[in-house]
Amino acid sequence: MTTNTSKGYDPADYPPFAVTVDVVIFTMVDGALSVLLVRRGQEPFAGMWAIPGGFKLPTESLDDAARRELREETGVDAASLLVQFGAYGDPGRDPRMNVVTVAYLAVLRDLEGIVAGTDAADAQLVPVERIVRGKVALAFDHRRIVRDAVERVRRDLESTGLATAFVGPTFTLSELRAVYEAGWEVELDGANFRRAVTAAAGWVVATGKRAAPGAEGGKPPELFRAGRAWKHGAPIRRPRNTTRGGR
Amino acid sequence: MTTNTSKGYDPADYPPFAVTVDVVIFTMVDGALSVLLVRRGQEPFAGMWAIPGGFKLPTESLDDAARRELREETGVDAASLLVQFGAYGDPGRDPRMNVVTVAYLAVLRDLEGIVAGTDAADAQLVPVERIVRGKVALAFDHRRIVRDAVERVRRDLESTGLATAFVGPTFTLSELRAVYEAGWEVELDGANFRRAVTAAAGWVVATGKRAAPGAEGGKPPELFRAGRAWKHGAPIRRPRNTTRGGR
DNA sequence: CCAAAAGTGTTATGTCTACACCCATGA
DNA sequence: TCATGGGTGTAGACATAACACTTTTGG
Repeated sequence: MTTNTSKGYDPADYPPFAVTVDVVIFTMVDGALSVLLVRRGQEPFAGMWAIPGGFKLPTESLDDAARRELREETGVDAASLLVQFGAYGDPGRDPRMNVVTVAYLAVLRDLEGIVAGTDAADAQLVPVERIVRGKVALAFDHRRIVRDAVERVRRDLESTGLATAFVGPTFTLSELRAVYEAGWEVELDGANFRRAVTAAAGWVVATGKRAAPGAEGGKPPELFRAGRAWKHGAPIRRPRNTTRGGR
Repeated sequence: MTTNTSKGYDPADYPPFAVTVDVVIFTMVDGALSVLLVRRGQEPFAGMWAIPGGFKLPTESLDDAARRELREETGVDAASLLVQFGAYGDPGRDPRMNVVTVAYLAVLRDLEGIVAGTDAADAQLVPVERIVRGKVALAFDHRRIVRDAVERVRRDLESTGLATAFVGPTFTLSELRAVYEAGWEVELDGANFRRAVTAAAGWVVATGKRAAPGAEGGKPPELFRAGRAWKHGAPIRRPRNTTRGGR
């Protein structure tokens, strides 16, 4: 067994890397789980679509760097939304130099407005399904990173309160249910969903108000807000034995 | 919204980092979840205990680097055992230079023999509880890394077949149950455990053989081996409402 | 009035838990 | 034979899923 950790400290002893932070920003667009892509302005992969990212500075932590990227790209400053889910450092992933990137995901709402205020050629929201199936070519190994991020979102829907980040500060249970249905590609019974979510103490809190019904009528739904128990367990379990794409 | 990713490519544009890979190696010692520590031979933190790690080479992937570290420290060459669980890059985490480390965990058995063949001053197996509680001082931010690794192991016990990596190629259900009990700090009913584990198709396979009873008698227990369904779900669920340290 | 969506009630089915009880061994 | 751990059976508590039914709206 080697007993020292072979960390030499002459700068000539270790190979230098650039360290970047990439952020996969999720939002829901027309009931589809979608990701923010930006067009690259520089080589390599200039003109291609990519997830936002940038170099980590020596004076900031990885979390800070991710937060800075998120703020620069969307104007949203919220460290609590960021989840680190992987590091990527395959040789050649950047054709010009050694780059290790640390990947984060964030879930935002109302992104459509922010993107609409930009030149459509520079930023877009794309359904994850199009990225996963390769309909949109991404720079670097970003397709793989997005795939891993989607997997992480699916799992976090089941084990944390991530779903409430997709909806507004107040929301109907139908809206919340739609998040799970889109993320997991299943259909959930509205009655059972309501019971499961409201039974979990501290998950959602009724505001006493009601939203307006949709254009086709219906009973005005109750409005809820997220409770304090934001990441302390699962509000509902992911169904198994489900055929992808609904039943 | 910023629309380019600001990845300049003049080498002067980006700050250089060293990238290392650290591996938290778990094993079970006398029913206690334990971690392999090695004594550092070099500055900084020379003489202190640390988890094994080393520099990533530009020609290898992060996974390969972790695999190499594991092999160098233990002689075990098994990529499938390695799980990447975090990246750490706080400024000043290495007092001499900018280092970002990518952390892996691995679960091994029979480590006691390997450690015993080493100078006891150079390597030891320490119960995680002693590290988490700060009874053993570790170099760098390795205490935090170990804490995160323990959390990950606890969750992976519930969602993957990680537990079988702690036991031998064949094992009794009592041995397997002890892994969960140590990892989760709970007591599990033997009868219900057997049903849950054997009911999950493909999880464990009876070999038809039996182990010898312990020194105090008892029925000779059946020997099982791990099934093919190694990471496709949970064999048993972690109990809630449990007082830490038994009931 | 009808369609649509929200929300409540009910029941069958499945899973989990606790614990009684039998089995095979060492001392 | 007794103590010890392995292994099976089983009844009640609890959770889940399916779906009938009521409520409240827009057209």
